[in-house]
Amino acid sequence: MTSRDPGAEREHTDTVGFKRHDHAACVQDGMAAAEERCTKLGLRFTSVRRKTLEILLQEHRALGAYEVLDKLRDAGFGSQPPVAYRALDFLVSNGLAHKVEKLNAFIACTTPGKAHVPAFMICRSCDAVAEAHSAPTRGVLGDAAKAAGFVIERAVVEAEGLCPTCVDKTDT
Amino acid sequence: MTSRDPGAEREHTDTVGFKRHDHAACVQDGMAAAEERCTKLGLRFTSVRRKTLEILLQEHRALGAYEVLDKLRDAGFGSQPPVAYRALDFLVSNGLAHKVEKLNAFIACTTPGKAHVPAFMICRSCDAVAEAHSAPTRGVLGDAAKAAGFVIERAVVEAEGLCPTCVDKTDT
DNA sequence: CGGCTCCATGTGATTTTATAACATTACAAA
DNA sequence: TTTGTAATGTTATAAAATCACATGGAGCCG
Repeated sequence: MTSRDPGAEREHTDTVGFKRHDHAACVQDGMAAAEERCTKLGLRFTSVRRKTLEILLQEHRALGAYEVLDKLRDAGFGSQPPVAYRALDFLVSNGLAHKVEKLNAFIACTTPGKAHVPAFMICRSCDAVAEAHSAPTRGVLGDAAKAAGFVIERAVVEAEGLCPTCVDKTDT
Repeated sequence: MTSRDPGAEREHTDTVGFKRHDHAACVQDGMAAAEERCTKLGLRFTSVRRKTLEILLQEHRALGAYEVLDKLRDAGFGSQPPVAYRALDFLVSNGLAHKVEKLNAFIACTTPGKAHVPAFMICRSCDAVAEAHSAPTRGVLGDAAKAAGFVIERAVVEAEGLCPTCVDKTDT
């Protein structure tokens, strides 16, 4: 558990709604979950990988690979693209982060450990991204796939629009 | 109506299942629908745009912008990237084509005219892409968005897997 | 310990995808 | 015909991603 400091709260939002929350705890919990998962699976959670996840966890928005790379360089790691891409690939492959295709950018997974099909809600105004879960094998797409005889292995579900905060700003 | 020549059939597949079909008719019908739509909306369906759509309609798979550009150049149009990107933007903006984010590539719309959220089924083995329709405001994602207060404006739904033809090849 | 192997990291160069900026041309309305 | 706007063309550059190859470090085997 983390000591919750109200003064440290950010305006960031989380899947569990685009709500205010204790972001420091959010980062720490994310790192802890990742540690645990890597240990369990026998994965090497090296320092670049660790730092990369930490960078992603810092914000609830998707970061481009080069944005991540900049921060990695600042932290003393290599400065060439593969450094970032490899770490990101590791995180994505092992369910610790996702790629948001629409943005060509990456974001930490909010529920590592559980197999899931992430569904993102991307705010076009403030760039906040929240992760929900989808079930592409059900619903309209699932039916279409079944009818066509298509076997779904992976899926990308991304919605673009306005988060609650930005809707309010606009409506008013 | 087009004269249907059985001998001209290809192994291409269509949304309406990944099925064999009269592809020549498929292209012609697509062009005709586009003409009609542009006339109705007062859009300028110029020759680059026309040719670009024709190129996309040729295949039921997504083509990269540079692939399209090559074909445009061969057809006597400009050879610089903006030529292709602008024509593609026009088609996408006006519902005549879609961008497949997962592939950074473009594909002709199979149901222009109807407002819809396309849902793609991408075969990882033969690259065929079929378009179905989704309803992101319903189902799990819709519920999550509603609960979070997120307003969905656009959505990307893309499933990757194996088309019926490739499933058969594999199973056997 | 020494050596081996495997994977991770670092770096330079390159490829692929996409846009910026600006000149020129075609079109359509006044 | 003039005039404004939209479309096209070209050069240049930016942004995203990968290739190829050298180096380094952790774990294992003897």
